[in-house]
Amino acid sequence: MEGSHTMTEHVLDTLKERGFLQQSTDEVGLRSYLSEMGATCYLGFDPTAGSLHIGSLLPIMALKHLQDAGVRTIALLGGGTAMVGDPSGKTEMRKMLQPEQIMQNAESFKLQLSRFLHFDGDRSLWVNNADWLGTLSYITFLREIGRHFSVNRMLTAEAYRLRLENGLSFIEFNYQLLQAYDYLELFRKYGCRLQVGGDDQWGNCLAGKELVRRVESEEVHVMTFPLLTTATGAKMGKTAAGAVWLDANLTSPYEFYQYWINVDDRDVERFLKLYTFLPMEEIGRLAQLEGAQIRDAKEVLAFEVTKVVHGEQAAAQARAAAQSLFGGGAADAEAMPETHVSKADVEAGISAPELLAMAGLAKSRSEGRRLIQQGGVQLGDRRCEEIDEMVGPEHFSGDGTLIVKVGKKRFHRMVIQ
RNA sequence: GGGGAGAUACCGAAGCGGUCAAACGGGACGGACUGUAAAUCCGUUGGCUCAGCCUUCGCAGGUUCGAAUCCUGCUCUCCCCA
Repeated sequence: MEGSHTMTEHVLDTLKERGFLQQSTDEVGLRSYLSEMGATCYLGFDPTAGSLHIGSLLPIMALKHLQDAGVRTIALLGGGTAMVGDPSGKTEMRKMLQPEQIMQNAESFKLQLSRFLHFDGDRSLWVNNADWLGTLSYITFLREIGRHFSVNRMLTAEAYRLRLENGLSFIEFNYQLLQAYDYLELFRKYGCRLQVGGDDQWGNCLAGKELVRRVESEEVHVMTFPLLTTATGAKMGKTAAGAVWLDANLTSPYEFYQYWINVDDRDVERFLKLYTFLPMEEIGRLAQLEGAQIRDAKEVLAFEVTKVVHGEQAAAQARAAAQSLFGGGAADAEAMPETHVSKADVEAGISAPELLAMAGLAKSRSEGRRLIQQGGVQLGDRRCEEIDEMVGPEHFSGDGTLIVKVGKKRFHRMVIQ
C-alpha cells in the first residue's frame, strides 16, 4: 500500500498520509471510484457566517488535493439548508437567519472560494441547494423522500441524542432529509458519487448515501475529515478576537500569519501536512527540528498557509512585518493594522487609554487603563507608565506614525492624517 | 391543554433583604520566565471625568430606609403528563 512512485500516488493515499481521512465508507470501492475518469465529489458549505474561517480551510485543502488528482469537484452552497439550520453538534437551536443574510453570505463565500477553486468549465462547479430545495413541494417531498427515513433510527443517532435532552425543534429535525436530498440531486444531475465533509457531518452524509441507495439503487461514497482541536484542546481557529477568518478585511494577512506562528509546538507537523502543499519529505525534515528551532518550522507553516489564502505577496509582506517587529529591527511594518488620527486631535493631546480604545487595542478606556497599570503598553519604544499620560505630536516619529504595542505581540500603527 | 423547575457577568455556577460590581471554577487578557511555543507563578477581567461616581443579576412594575435576593404581571427555556 505504500507505493512511493510519487507522481502516481493515489489521492486517497495522499489524503491519508497527510491526516485528512477520518472516516470513509467502503475504502476499496472509493479508491477505485477516484481512479475513474469523471469521478466527482462534492463538499457543502453552510453560509451561516459572513466569511469562511480556518475551520472551513481543512476541507478546502482536501478538495484541492482531489482536484489536483483529476477529480471533478462541486462546491455546494447550502443556501437552502441554511434556512433550516443543522442541529448536529449544537446544544441548542441556532438563531434562524434571514434569507437576505444567507444570500449575502453566499455571495461572499463564492468570492472567497474562487481563490482556491477555479469555477471554470466543468472541472469545478458551484451550485446552490436553494435552487432545488426552494421549490420543493412539501407533500411531494414527504412522499418521495420522507418515506425513506425512519424516525426511530434518526433518534438513535449520536447527533440527535444530545438534542433530545435539551429539545429539538421539528424544523431542525428535517435538516438531515434536506441534506440527504442534496446528495441525491447531485448524483442524478452530475453523477456525483462522493461527498466529503467535516466529521460532524458523518451522520448527515450517510443519510444521503442511504437515500441514493434506496431511491436509485446505486452505491455512493462518503469521506470525512477530522475536526481539529489544538494541542491545548481549544477549537481550531479561535482567538481572543474571535475566529480567524479567510477574508482579509476581517482578519488581516498579518494577523492570519501570526495565528500560525503562535501555534503550539505539538501542532506544527500536523498542520504542515494539512494546511500546506509542501512535499512530505520537506515536512518530515521540518518536523525533526527541536527546541527553539521549531520556530523555523512555524515560519514555513505560517508563510505557506498565508500564501495559500492570501497570495504570495501578502504572505511575504506579513513575514517581513513579523520579522522586523519581533526580530528587533524597527523596519517598516506595512502589514500592521493601523488607525488614522487627525492632526488636531494629536496636537490637543490624546490620553493613553483613549488612544488604545481608538486603535481597538482595548475595548474600553477602562480596559486600556488596566493594560497600562499592568505594564502592558508600549508607545513607540518606551513603556507607558502613567495612566493619564497624554499622547501628543512629540510621541510620533518624523513620518507621523506611532507604533503602539500591547502585550508581547499585538502591534498597531497610529498614523496622523 | 395540565403540573413542575428555571432565567445571575465570556461560559459554568454560588448568592435568597443590607458587609454585592456580585464567591468559586474555566476561559481570556497583562506581568515574570521563555523560543512570538508549552508548563509554572503573580495579577486583571461592567463603564466613566477612577482613592469618587454611574449602570448591571430575563423584562416591566411594586413592597422596603435598603432588593440579585420578597410580591405582581410579562417573555423565554427545560422537565413530566396529554
